[in-house]
Amino acid sequence: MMTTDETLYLVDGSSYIFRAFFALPHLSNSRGMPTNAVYGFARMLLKLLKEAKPRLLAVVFDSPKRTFRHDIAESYKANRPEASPQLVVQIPYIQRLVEALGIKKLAIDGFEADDVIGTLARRAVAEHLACVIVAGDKDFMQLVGPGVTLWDTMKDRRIGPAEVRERFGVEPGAVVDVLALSGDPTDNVKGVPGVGEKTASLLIGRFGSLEGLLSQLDTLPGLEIRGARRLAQALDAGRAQIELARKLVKIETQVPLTATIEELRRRQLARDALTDLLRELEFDSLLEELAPLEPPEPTAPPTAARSHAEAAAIAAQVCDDLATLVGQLAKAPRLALNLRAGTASLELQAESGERAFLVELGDGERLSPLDRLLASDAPAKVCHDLKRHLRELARYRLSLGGVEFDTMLAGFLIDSTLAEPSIEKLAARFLDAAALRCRAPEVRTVLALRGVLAEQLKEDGLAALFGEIEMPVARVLAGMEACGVRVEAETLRSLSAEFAHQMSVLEGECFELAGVRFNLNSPVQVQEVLFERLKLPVAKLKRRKSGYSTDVDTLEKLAAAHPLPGKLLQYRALAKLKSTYADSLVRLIEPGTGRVHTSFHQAVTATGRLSSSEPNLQNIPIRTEEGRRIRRAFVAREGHRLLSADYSQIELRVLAHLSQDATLIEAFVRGEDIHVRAATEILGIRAEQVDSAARRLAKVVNFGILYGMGPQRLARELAIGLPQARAYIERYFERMPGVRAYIERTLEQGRRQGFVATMFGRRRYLPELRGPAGVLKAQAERIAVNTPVQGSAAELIKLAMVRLAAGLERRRSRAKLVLQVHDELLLEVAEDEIESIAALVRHEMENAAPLQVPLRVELKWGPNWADLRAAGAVRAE
DNA sequence: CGTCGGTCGTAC
DNA sequence: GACGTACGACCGACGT
Repeated sequence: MMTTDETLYLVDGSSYIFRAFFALPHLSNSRGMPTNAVYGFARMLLKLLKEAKPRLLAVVFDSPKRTFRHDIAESYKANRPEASPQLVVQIPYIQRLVEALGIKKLAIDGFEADDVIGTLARRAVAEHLACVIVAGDKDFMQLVGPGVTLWDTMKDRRIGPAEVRERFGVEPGAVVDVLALSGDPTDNVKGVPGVGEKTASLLIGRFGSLEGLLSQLDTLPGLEIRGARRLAQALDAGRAQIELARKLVKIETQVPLTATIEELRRRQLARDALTDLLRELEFDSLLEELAPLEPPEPTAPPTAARSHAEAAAIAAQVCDDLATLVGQLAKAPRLALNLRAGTASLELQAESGERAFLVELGDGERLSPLDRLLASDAPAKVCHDLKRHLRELARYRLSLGGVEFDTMLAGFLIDSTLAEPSIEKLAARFLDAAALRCRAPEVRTVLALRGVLAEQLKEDGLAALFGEIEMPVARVLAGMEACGVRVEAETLRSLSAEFAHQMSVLEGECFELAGVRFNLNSPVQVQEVLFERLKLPVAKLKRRKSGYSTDVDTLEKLAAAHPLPGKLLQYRALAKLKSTYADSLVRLIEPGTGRVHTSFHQAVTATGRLSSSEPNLQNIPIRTEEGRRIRRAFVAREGHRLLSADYSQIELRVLAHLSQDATLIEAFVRGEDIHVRAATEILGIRAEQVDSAARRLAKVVNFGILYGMGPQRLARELAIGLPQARAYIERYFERMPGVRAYIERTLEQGRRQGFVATMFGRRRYLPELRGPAGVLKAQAERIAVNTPVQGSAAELIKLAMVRLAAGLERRRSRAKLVLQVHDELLLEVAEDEIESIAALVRHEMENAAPLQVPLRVELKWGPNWADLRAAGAVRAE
């Protein structure tokens, strides 16, 4: 009798043969027979047998004969080259292998493997079995549904309805429609020209199905889709083609099959046949691995989840008696924990304890003893990536207190070339081979790493930076990510539509001017049009590997010669706003809450700045009016305001502090406008004589110093002569000799020690400083000067964030930190709190650390991130 | 058919 | 030869 927890595994044999053949390098036995495809296939089966221990299993092959699809369309798969003889000779061996392993193989005349698999999958569901299709082809996504999932063993990716929705933006049932529209070039199935997977997903997602789309084509031009009118035309013209494509891509689920599912039960190994076969192939290593793999006993009970956990081969003991476990662990002085990514299970290991334990998270009630253990300050906790732990545990309503050590943050502080280092990476670098017991649970490694890394932090003088800044800031960031920021989807959608319209107008104008249609987004095609077709002057233009550049600078120069470059610039600006900001951002808005939750990364940048991704909220436009319209979509929730606090000139203040330059310090202490002051020094004029051009010049020089700008660049930036630029830089250093001395000191130190350091001791190793003069060394020197400045500024704002978060908690304020943009903090504050919170923010930011110069903060607030009014006189605290 | 380098552009 | 730190969209070449 069949039970409901049985799972039928169906392997797409034919495609695995091809994938193995192409993926693996040439391999042959001593008689010269190629064996790479057999080897790859065997590896796949081995993985399957070991990890899933399937009892019901079939390997399905394509029919060698014509299939019904060839009858529908002669062109079907007509693009496929004749199979290589190198591959063909291997096929019989693969079949023998499958046989010898006691696995049923199937091939049905007139049908492809897909159809047989589809039919069996449907049948399995009807018989209350689960079904896993072992394949990598996206076509199978149409079969996903209750009880049916995909498993791509080569990428070790499992695909359920959620993954299908993510990939195609439609329900699995509608995947066929998407494929019919976009076509499938590998099978020579033509879709609608100009419609790729993206457009097809978008259309089907919008209209629900092909029928829906084709019956409402007239409504298409009204939607915010680029080239909607042309698209509607193409779809209308392609109706017959779409119908045909649909028949070709749809997997048949009614193949006449005589085999029953029970016949797919795995049989005993044919030992002798297997041994002979592997000897002939000379796969000795496989012989050892495959031989013990008898089919599992029919009574073996493992559920899918449990067998998967076991497959992870971890020596942690799965623990159900939480109360006892917690009682035991609570006595330990130190406790390491490690959330296994994506499995909702937590490894725990007491420092004193022998073994690790594994707790399956999930149901809330049961976890309460664990919650107390995790929340309490004792025992001290160790983990790898505190922010991730805080956020994931919060999803199970678990809090985490008393965390003294994050191995990821420590590893990164010790060596910033290890961006977001994995446990494995750190172990390889910091633990000796004896301590590296393979297959030990990661939590053990984390515990071992703590000791070594803590020692190294102390030795490098990084303990305070780690304990007082990096550890606490991780917790602040977790709170910010969880809170998110509200973004109005409607605003972005209407902006997107408006940009699309303007772009299509510009596109038409560009085609007109060029006399040819081309892809405005393609630098290569733009290049052809500008320099070959229109023969615009190329003298003194930037060159790229692929020819002449088409970047902003170049197009601006060319704008004098022809109207096209100007139009292109306008188009580019809109395309950037639409794709990167409007369209991408809107997809990341949480549907229920209207909020966007970025990820902040604390262990990525070489200087110690934060970074932000998915989406990056640290590069939202601000400079142009069109850009500010994007920013306007970032709003405060009902009854609240966004409060923005900007450090004024923080990097130049840090430079003043580090360099101790008397002039810079004096200017900041007196509260002068630093660019005006620089202008008076460089140009030798009085402050009253500094006009806007003079100030702008000085501003460029000021920033240039921070980045190690050379005279060439300055000359280009300011459109002045090279000697003039040299003179300005020379004058700057003459008037601010402390800066020059500081730069020289820093380089000398860098050469001597092999690294430069920030105010709080963060190191950046720059071996190139000792190398031969050249491009690399020059670049290292610029980095050496910039890093202490940029990095120290990053430390100051992190410190302010930690203090501010503590201050908000102390006051029991509802105000939330929502974003950090390097020198700006953005908070969401209830209207009635705004003045008092503004004062707190100012206090914590301006007093982050005592420097030789005052730190100043500009406060603004408003309903959105674009329309902010300067606060009146908000006094600190 | 995905991956990845190249190019471009946004922020501080 | 290029001004520091990031992230990400798009294109097109590459070997799948």
